[in-house]
Amino acid sequence: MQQHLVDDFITGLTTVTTVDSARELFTKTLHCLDVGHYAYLGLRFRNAGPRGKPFFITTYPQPWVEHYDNNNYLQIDPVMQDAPSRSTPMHWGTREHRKQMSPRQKRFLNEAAEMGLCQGAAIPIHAAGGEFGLVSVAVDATPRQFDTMMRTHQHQLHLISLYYHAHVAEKFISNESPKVSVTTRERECLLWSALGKSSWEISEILTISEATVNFHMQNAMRKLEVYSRPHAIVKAVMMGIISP
Amino acid sequence: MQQHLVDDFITGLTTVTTVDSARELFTKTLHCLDVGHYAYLGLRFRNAGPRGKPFFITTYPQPWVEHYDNNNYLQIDPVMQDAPSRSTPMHWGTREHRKQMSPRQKRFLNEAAEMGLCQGAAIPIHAAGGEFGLVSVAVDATPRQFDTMMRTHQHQLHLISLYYHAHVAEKFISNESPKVSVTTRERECLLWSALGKSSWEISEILTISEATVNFHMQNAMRKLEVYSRPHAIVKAVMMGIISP
DNA sequence: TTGGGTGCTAGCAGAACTGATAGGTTGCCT
DNA sequence: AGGCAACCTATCAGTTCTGCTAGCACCCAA
Repeated sequence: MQQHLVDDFITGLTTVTTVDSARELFTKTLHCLDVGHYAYLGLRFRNAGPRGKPFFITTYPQPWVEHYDNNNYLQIDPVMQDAPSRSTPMHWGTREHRKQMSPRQKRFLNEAAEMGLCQGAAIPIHAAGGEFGLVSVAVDATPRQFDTMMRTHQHQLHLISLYYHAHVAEKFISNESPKVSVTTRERECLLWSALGKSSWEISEILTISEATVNFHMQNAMRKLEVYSRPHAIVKAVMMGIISP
Repeated sequence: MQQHLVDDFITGLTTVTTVDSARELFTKTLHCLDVGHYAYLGLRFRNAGPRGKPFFITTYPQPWVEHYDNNNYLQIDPVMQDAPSRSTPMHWGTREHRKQMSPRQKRFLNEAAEMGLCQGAAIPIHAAGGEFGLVSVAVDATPRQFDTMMRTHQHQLHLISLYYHAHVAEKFISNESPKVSVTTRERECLLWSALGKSSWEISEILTISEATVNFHMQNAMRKLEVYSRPHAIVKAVMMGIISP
């Protein structure tokens, strides 16, 4: 196992300044690991909010990407179905993996194989603040070759993907600054509300009047630019203001 | 870099059946990496809910653990402050790390050093479902020794911690089964409410009456065993029913 | 010491939500 | 066909939340 590859990548990341140069470094490093094609998908960045635009780059064949988009394969792709709920890498397109697939998914995998994407590995990445990333690599190889390749390279692939995502997420986040400063009382009210308490109950807990609790919730909602408690709480959790 | 150590650990995990035997394997493997003391903290397991009891094991010296507890050092410990918001490993107790510490934190680090916990590494682990784990290792060594050790062992330590947490989390989760089955409409109502829509707005979106939206929210709340929308949404997000 | 800013406290009308009740549709089993 | 369960649709009284207004305490700078 070439440890220097991982270390060089990490060192390299500290020197790059743009998202593009980070991508180049990532592509070059994966190339050293004999990865033919890869796709990186960054979702749910902390301040991207609900339904935030995903961050997506790929070296998959262009025809396949278009075919994938046109047929809305995001809904079928077994990797997209399973990976987000996993914490460790998974292999797809292998004999065992195919066994558990539905007919539609088998068709999907066959179509991918025709494009030279026979099998591969998917690395789910869960980072701080609920950020999620996914690195999927594909190779055109025999099962035996793939097996050997994973045995020698999987851990490096894993680490490199992890650090890459952490770096991209950081860059992505640093650009947006929420700057919402809620007061102590406001945060307390948000938290108790998130835990199911009504205004009256919160007033008893904090020993203030119900009207005051409502006032604090008002201000919290105004600061968060929302117009209902449910939304305020969701946004507060998203932004790390409260963690129930 | 001894790849076999990581692979053996992963293989070993698939054979263990109890949480205790997993811990033993973990301890033994870390011992091979010259780790003197370690602590593992598992928090926020998916179904543990708000304020869930943490899962904690450690080989730190007993006097230190007691001293830590008695003085409520959880609030001061710089590792506990920083690690959860990081996505990659960090080193603590080093010269650079100490520079950024407050006087109280410096005192804390000095007390730790007196117990033989001079410096170490902390590995934050973010897994599926918002689970969070932290592996902190400490060594009684010179800065130079520590540096060498990290250069050769950090990646293995990282991978081993990752797989260990994933395994423990899975065991931890499988024991509790939420078994809450919300219907399509209920899920839709929860999601739109989480995005700030009122009952009337949701009724327009789904082209049903406002009363019907309220009814679906009712049922969702009953199934989730809560008595307000904010709480229902928080719980639904926690349980992975909706992801705004 | 005086003014301005910030945060906490509080009350009230109108809109939104909670909880209970009931009819209608679909699909499944007998 | 009939019975049954699950789900969706809808209504209404009582409670809670939203939006607005206003006073009070504290800190800090002029």
